[in-house]
Amino acid sequence: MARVTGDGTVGKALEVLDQVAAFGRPVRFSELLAQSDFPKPTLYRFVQTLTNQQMLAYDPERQTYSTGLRLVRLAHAAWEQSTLAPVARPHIEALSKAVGETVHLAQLDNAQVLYIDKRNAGQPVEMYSQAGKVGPAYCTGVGKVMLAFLDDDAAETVIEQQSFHVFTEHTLDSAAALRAELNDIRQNGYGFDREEHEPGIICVAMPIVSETGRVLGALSVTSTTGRTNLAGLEAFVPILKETATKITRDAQNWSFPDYNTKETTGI
Amino acid sequence: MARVTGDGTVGKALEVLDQVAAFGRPVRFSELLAQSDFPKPTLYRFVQTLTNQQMLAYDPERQTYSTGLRLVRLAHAAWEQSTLAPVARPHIEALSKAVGETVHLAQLDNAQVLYIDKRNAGQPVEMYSQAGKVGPAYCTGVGKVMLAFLDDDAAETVIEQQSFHVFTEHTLDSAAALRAELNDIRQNGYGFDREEHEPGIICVAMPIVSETGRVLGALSVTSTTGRTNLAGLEAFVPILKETATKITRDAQNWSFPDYNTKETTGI
DNA sequence: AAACCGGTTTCATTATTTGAAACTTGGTTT
DNA sequence: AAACCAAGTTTCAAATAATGAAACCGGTTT
Repeated sequence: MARVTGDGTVGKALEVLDQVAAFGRPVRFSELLAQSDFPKPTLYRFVQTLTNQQMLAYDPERQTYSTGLRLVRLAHAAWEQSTLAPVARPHIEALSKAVGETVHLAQLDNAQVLYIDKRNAGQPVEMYSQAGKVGPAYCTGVGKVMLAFLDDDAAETVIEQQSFHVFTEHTLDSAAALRAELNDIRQNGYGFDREEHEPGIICVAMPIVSETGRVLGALSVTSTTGRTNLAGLEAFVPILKETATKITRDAQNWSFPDYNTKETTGI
Repeated sequence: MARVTGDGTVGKALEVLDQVAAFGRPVRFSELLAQSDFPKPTLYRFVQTLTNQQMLAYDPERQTYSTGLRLVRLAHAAWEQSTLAPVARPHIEALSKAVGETVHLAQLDNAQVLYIDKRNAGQPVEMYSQAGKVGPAYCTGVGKVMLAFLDDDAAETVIEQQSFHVFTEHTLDSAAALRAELNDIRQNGYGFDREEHEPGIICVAMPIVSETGRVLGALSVTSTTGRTNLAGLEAFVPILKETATKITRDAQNWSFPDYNTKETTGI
């Protein structure tokens, strides 16, 4: 039942929006049409509507559409309102300054890692991430520590959705391997990325867990194999732990939507 | 004719989305209903749909809605795709490092300034702005320099939409005063914010203009009256100019939608 | 226990969306 | 310059989805 996208007209329009976003570059109408299930006039009207609404932007010169500025405005609201970022910001800043390395803050979004904030310190590691970017959960430090502290059935649901694409020779390539790793992480209280996503990139990650045990997010310190090693990163565990605790404390007052329980109005 | 929001069902749903975003905090259904034109079940279904679509997030515990994570994902695409930010990033970074003050990158979005990027350098000025945040055009450095280099009718259109709310004793409070200021700016090639938006906050701003004369955006160096003064900021003009030129150059290849011509698909 | 309140569902009516086909525009080929 | 083509746009009757008054539910208050 229930195609994921299926909420009437609005759902369809948003599907088109995603499609444009997925291109990652300005795109012509015909390109969209070519890979769309919608008939020409239908797609045409969606694109028109979205453009009117500034959810898309049209470049008349090149006759292309890209995602619109209204999204940037709206996302700012979302970022301030329903992410850990505003609460965590000062702590992340301090952490980044203290360790002199790149710090990431992430949350779980469906089965993916959504990077919520990032601080470049010292010489920046120019890499994939950036606020708003999504990444795989099974092969990133932040992803794994969040999975590790999810309750069992939620974790299982997420694990089943992982692609286990092999990025490097260290990438965990099966649910079994991942489950073993999650056990280790639960044991230690923190986890590593051992060049599992990008060669040469390693990190330590710490979950941010609420007092009731809910996983709020995770943070990590990232570096390169050229600059340090896992043992070196492990030295940051105490300050990471401390930072996570502070964030948890400050998040107490805040209310956050829970992205990882499917419904259940009541306990 | 044509209510601004009026593209059928999709337009109405997005109106609701804006409404939630405008609250700036998690909001109950009844709060939305109280200030909505939509009848109860209609609003209810919109909220449901948007929540299904992750454009809103529902907190079952507190029974509140906030803007959803899907927006953060989408906005990332928008930011990378249809703003100056990716092109400008390295230059802004360098500028910020060179001047040791906070740097802003902004674009015009309708009649408002949309902050696209920001670099805190040295001791950060903790202030309003942040990527995604919007601000008034008539009383910010970046806003004024962009208006100054718009073509006459486009500028006039934008000027008419300014509220001229008085924030400080230095705020320009009329279209006439603004037009005079814009003339000065056109003369000089750059502009200042003389504590017009926030007391104690001053900046120099430089427009980023394409080779064809189109206003792409603006950048600024911000400081406080405690640390420097307008003359001090003026010393940054050469490096600002240089940075703007580099951004223009790099933007050449790029294609950008034009947000300030009111294309109008039709009548 | 009756009235109340926020939230949710029903269902006949209404308005919107839908998409095959036709048309327009601008560029390319014969 | 006529014929052609592809991309984009408009038309309009049929199909569908949105609408909202009213009713319903589960909890709290009077």
